[in-house]
Amino acid sequence: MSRASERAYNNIRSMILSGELQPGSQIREEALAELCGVSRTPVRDSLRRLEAEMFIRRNDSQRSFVADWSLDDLEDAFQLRAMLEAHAAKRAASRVTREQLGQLRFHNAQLKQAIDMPNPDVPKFLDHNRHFHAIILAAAASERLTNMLAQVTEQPVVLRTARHYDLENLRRSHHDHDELLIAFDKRDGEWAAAVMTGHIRRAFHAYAEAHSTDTEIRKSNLAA
Amino acid sequence: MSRASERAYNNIRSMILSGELQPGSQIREEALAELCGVSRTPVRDSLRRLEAEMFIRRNDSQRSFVADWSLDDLEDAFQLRAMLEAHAAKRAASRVTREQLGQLRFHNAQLKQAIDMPNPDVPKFLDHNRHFHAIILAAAASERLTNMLAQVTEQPVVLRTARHYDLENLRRSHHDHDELLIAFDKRDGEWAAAVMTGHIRRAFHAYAEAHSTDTEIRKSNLAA
DNA sequence: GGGCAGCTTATTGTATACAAATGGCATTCG
DNA sequence: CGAATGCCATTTGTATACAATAAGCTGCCC
Repeated sequence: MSRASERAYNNIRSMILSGELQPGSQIREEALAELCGVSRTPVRDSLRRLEAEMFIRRNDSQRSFVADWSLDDLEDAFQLRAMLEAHAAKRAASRVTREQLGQLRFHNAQLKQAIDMPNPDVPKFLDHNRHFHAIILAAAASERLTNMLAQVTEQPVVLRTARHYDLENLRRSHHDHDELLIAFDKRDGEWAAAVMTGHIRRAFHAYAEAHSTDTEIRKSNLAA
Repeated sequence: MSRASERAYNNIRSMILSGELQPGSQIREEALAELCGVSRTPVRDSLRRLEAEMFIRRNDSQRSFVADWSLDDLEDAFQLRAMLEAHAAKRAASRVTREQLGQLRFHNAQLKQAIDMPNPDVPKFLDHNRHFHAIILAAAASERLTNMLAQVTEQPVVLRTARHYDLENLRRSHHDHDELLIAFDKRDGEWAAAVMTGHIRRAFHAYAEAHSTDTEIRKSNLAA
């Protein structure tokens, strides 16, 4: 995507993720255009994309609003994500290359290192975690699957609540990865899928908890 | 979506589905704009949507081409579709209302009627079939799931090859639907999912066969 | 006082003009 | 003869002006 359009997309998206644009609030194309320093044209492109990704909803008369996620929506998204990631793991088990296995091991080691210290480096953990999952997706070798997963990852609660992961959770995540690696090594797609399912379900419950506190915060902000 | 934009989308989409726009051929925004009788703006919107739905691909320099599906692509799409439809069936089993069950029975009866006659009415069959699946999707009650399924149904071979369904296949489809109805009646999500998986897999093999002959035809056309 | 009609304003949709980028071709130089 | 380079044509990206539509408000009528 070209410069202006990409800038608009990234700007708007991160404003939603960060909560700068409040869930439920209306957004006008021209206002966003000014915020992003571009014209309405690329903004409209971005809004269409974000609508497809369900970050934005439109009412019957085409006005746009920042999506407001209920806990049910979140569970719905995670249910789909669990299914799709498990599918990816299964496919990856029979396709992953030695090189990819090496990369997976590398990122898993780094990610362990990030939390195995007095001062855990959560952003570093998340970064290597992201790479880990991306490699599995690449190994799964399905463009459609990749596109679909992109639609259900990175829910709006993500950025605000990354720090809500407790250490115990992160350690368990790393453990899951270890087990995935063994399953891949044995080319056992069923096992890989099962581990992945649990992995994502755990993530869901962490997010769900964060989402509740998040919603509480928003409510009290409104009250204030 | 508004008039011009919607017209452009439907026009372009059906031109792809019908093969009027040949797979692999480049498409230019202005040419489509003229064909649809609108300006480039709504055409661009449509192209973005169709790209997301993978009817259109873009090369590195943003030029658009009609997607050319390999058999592998088709199988990939059907694998995802089977998974998602099975998931929908599972969810539907525990949520379907009595009214929806009634509608499902109605469409299934109509669909049977369409092929239980000397001159089978395939379009009628397909129409009720579509309704049948739509109701299940509605019963599943997941907007995301609905969106995702829309992305993997109606592959470009569909319209050209609908007639390739043989009667035996259609009868088996109807039988699957019967079984789904029983599973729903018993609220057995696992059963419903299993039946649905088989149902879609069978469809895949029918399409795959059609796709091969389709590809052959295209090749001989090129040669001629 | 409540609700509806019509106007006014806000917001999105579409067309068009222009800018930027890409690809192809021809010419030239090694 | 082949490869590289610069120019021209084609195509897409962006901005802006204008059209269409929906929302909100005012004032009137009941």
